[in-house]
Amino acid sequence: MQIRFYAYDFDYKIKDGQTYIYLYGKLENNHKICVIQQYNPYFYAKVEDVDKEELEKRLPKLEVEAKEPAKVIKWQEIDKELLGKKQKFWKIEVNYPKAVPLVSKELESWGLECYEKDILYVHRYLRDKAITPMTLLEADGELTNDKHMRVAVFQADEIKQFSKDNFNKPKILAIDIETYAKNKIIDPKKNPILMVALYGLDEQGKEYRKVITWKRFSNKLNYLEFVSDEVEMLKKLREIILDYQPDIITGYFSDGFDLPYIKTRANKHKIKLDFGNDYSDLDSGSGNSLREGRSRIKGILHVDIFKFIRNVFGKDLRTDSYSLDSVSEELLNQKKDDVKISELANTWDNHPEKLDQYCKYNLQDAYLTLKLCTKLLPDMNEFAKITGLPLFDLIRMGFSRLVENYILKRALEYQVIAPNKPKKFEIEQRNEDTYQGGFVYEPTPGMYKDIVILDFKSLYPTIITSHNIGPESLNCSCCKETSSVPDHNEYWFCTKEKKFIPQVLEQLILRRTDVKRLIEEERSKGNDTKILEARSYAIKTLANSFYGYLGFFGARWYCLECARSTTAYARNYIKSTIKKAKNKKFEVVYGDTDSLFLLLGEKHLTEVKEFMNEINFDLPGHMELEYEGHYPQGIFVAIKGKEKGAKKKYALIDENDKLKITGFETVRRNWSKIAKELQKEVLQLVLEDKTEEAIEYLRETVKDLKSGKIDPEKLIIKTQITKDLSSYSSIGPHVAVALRMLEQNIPVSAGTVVEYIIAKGSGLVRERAKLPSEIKDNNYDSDYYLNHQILPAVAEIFAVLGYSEEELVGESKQTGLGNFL
DNA sequence: CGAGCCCGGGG
DNA sequence: GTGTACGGGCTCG
Repeated sequence: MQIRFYAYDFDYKIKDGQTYIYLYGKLENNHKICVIQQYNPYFYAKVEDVDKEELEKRLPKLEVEAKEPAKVIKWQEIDKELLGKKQKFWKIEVNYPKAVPLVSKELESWGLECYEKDILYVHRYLRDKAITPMTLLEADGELTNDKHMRVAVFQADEIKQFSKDNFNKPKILAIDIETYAKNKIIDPKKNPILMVALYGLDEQGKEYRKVITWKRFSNKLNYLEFVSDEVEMLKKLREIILDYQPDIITGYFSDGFDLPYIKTRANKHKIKLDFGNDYSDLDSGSGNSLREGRSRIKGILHVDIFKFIRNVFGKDLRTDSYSLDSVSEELLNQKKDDVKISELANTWDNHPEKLDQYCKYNLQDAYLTLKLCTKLLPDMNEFAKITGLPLFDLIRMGFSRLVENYILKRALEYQVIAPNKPKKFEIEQRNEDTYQGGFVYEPTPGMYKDIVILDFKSLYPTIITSHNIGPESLNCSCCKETSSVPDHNEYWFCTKEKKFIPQVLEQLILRRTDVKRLIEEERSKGNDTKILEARSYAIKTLANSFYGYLGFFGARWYCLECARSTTAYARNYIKSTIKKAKNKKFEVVYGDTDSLFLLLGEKHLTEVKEFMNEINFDLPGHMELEYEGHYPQGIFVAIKGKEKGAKKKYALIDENDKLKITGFETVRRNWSKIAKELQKEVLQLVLEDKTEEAIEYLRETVKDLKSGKIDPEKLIIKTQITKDLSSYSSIGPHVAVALRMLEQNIPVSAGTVVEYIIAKGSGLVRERAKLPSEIKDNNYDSDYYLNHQILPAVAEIFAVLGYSEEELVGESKQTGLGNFL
């Protein structure tokens, strides 16, 4: 029989000594299914200059000792291209995935070169079969009566792509927990989960809302359900998930927090969380370290939407912070509930009647997470289509790995074999390789009006394709002397034949052009272009990452010369464009790699456009200079203590009074609240031409600071203890405070976030670092806060306005403040 | 100045 | 799971 289904989660199992791929998904009628198919893992061995007869004899007898002996099943000779050279390889199939590293290692000890021995089995299968996750597939085979699965199992003889139709109506369940965290100590072994919020969206668009908690209080929340204790709450959670049967479970930082936390609590209470479609447990790695795990439920796609935003999507957001609050504000125009989460533990213990605000807050977080997931699903789907990777994996990857997987997919069509990943010593060598990056035009510190930004559209990708830059075309014998790279006469790239890397990149660029044309078409017909826009975005992002990939030490297709040449060409283009702009009497205030900032001055915008046209006329290939935008005002600051303008550090205000801040680093928790608030406010005021108010604001802040009026809460600096206290060789302020906490019988362990305030006195910072509770009569060190928090946050901004650091600081070291203040 | 350590997201 | 991020800033020594 034949079925069609969308596959969204992948796994493999060994059955009767054979390897099967497991594709979990959904039929078009919304029934869940698991489709399995036998497929052998394999790798390649190079057989040039190898005694093949001898090898023929040895391979069948080979058996590497392991729990399950690793064996070779069959082999086949095949012509492949390795870094531009056609060579003979044997494709060697083995009995199970983990046999690949075992057998290949053995063969390497015989002196053979082995390739593609670390390609994940699932990825290999998907690429070989040209099966795209999240799209409609067709399978021929039979249903089996597998009783070990929660869903129907279909054994396929053949699976193929049916269409590229998206799986766009998945059933999604967002999950968010609130935990008991007194003094900000997050410890899943000790502290219980207090409430769990679930926000679902089914295939018909119907929503589901639920908050479960285990302390009763009177309320009017219709989604709230009480249970007797944490154990019952976890059991209820299990029940709901099994009953709801979502395709996707999503959370915000749920890889690093919610799911491992739930897992740890469940383990403690000996509760099974067998959500998996094969009855397997929620897998949160070892479960102990919350930091960088990944949580998996077999057959349900776990999307930690934070990961996708941090790794991929966030790079194009204005916000510097990837907190749920800032990301939601920017993408959804909605915020988290404004609730003091630090008071939850206290409210739980002493004022349960006030818990309803936390339940609302909890549900709102789940709601925002769900919204982010549905909003970004088209984008994630498009990345899945281009790279062919399972969604689970791709959202957890950085750009380099995404690029590499895209290249690996294309490599199959070109009969190209992947070079091996570098080994440790090779990585070390590569890490020592350096090359010059983009050209940054040093700004003159100052405030500027009417800034126009122009930038080269996809500069690096268009340089790579226009100049055929790649490891296979580097210094070819056929093109010596014909053209060489600017600043690097020792490099040239083939001009006769497009090679693999620039070719697959060019395919991306051409595809994007197609997609963009399609967007215009659909738009003119009044159709929705969301998916096409997501596709265009994914292609652009991937294309832009090729250059970085070529210079990335972990890359299979690493090519230092290529990376060097790409930036060398880029510097050449931007410099000559700046020069031409100056010739046209434009004032250039800044430029970075692919952009130039012009002052409009007395000129009209049409003159800018004319200038762009002239530039574009001379550019090769797909290269193009574009208009990015107009900003009424911007500020460029100087390098600390110098006259020179700092590169990559400026703030602009757009026509809607929205700040675009680059390079100002104050979102971290080891900056005090007072410094963070001050910096943002000062930037905003200054760029709105309210310098007087900005100075006034600073003056007030400093005055309050000096007179001890600042709420010590705003002076708290937070630093985490990350290991056993005795193993610190360098005693920083946070370690010193932690040691004193121990003396006071306050528990401190790895994971504790130490809060401290710097108090008056002398000596090292750590000798004056006090617990907030040790601060009496606001005896904080206002000089420290002035010199290490307040001034560093705003000095460079005021310096631009003519108030140099010396003026600002003045005699502050003795008297606290200069005359100016 | 280099080495060592911590930042992010989450309560 | 055919595994284990990354790049940058601050303080101490």
